[in-house]
Amino acid sequence: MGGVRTALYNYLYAKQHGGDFILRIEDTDSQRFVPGAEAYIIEALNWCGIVPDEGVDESGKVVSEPSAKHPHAPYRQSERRAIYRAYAEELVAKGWAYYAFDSSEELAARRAAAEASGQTFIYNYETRGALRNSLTLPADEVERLLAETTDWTVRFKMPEGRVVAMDDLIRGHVEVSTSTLDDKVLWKRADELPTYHLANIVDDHLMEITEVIRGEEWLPSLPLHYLLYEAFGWERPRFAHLPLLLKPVGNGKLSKRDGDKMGFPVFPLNWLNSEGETYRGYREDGYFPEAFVNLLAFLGWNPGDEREIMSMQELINAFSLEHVSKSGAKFNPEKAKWYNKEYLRMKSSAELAALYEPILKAHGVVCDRAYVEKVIDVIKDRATFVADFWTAAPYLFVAPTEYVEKDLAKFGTPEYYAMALEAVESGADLEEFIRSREWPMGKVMNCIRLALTGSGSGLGIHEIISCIGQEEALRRVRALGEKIQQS
RNA sequence: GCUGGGUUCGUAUAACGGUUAGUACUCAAGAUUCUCAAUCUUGCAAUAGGAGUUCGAUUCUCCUACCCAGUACCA
Repeated sequence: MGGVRTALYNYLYAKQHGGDFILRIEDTDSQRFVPGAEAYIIEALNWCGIVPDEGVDESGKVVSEPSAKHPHAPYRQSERRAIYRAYAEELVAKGWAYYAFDSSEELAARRAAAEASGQTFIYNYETRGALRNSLTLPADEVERLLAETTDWTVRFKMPEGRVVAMDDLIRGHVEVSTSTLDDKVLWKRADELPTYHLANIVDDHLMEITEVIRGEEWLPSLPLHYLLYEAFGWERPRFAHLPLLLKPVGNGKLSKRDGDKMGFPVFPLNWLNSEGETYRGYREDGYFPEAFVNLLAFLGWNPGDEREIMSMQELINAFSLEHVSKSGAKFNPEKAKWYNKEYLRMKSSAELAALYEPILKAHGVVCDRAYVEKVIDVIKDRATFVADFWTAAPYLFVAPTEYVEKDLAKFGTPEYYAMALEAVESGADLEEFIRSREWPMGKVMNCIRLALTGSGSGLGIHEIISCIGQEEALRRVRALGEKIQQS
């Protein structure tokens, strides 16, 4: 959800300003490669109607070869390996970075040692002079290690005592002292891949990105990114850091497991992870993509007026970073359902019938489209999802086979039954008929409802009979009679 | 711990120095009805605390509290 919302805001911003929305796959962590994730992202965006202008071709594949429509290809960072090394070397040559030969084990040991004495180990201006890198080792030794070993990295040489003044489109002016920052790894010899920081800056520059709208978790690394643009001498894009999506109850950000615990999806589409666990998706849960997009847009943003139901086009027109809130938004599953209900109501019966038919088929019901539409007209207002059409009133398609015991005891008495039968047999207006006889309206009507639906609550009698017909209604009433006689 | 960010009804938010602090979801009550929903009406409910600036602070400044993020050869 969080990822889709970020993509949505980027998309809305781009479209509003006549820009292009580019999809780039940031897969520089070979350890964390997840099969199927890329196709999933594209399918999910596509379902939401967030279609990239660049990066993905008509068949839904990430583009690898540059073309007129996709001039910045390849769009997968793992296919851009060759690009990054030169930029990393450029930074070393300019004195903004250096080679580091400390092994992960060595660094882990230092962190552990520092932690044991209640301190935190930071690779920075204070410690790099005592570590194994091109700043401390003799030149010939550096040359040798560079040539003969493969586990070295290029680290950013974070300056000491500088204040980086930044502007965020959502948070305003932010200042950070570089002395609190560390020497981040930019490039790894082991897999010849950059880390996020280098790859992101290089690609944003190469792909002519003008606005970076991303999650708040990136705010702490914004100074590094500013410095990286400065080091390269590139014009930097504008930045906006979005508030996080929080758990509906308790503290903390929304996590994958919260959905299962609290009964709502956190994924746009069903997701099956490598451990074989399935996470529910909004699509499979029956949400309309328009509703999903709408509710996502309002998680941390509002149009400044009192509109709440907005189409993608309306969102594009109204979106503004100034109206994005600074604080995290607790997700409210109830409101999410409300959105879907609103969208369901706006849809035509024909449209809904097409969506309902597969469900009917699964229940073994075969009937014509006109009847399905008629039924939908009657039950539309009591549904949140298309699937509710069935659970709300299966009796519009199949006769009840059993009766709710409590209601049977209350309304299924021989006395009320006799009245119900007479009323329905008359074929006259039921209310008028019952009133003219001065019979108890509620009891007799509920007895009829019991016969028709199997329970004492549900749709109006008129509505039910207008669907199933007088003949079927009479048949069901007589079936109830048999049931009463048996017991 | 350190660094940064945040804090208006239960939730999402409006009010960008002057309002009886608005709206939506949820919840409650009433109306309606053959029941249940739906619908309509009404109601409950908030500026974290403390200093300051100001004629006047939800809004600006500072302090405290709490929440969140970052602190990886992850993104």
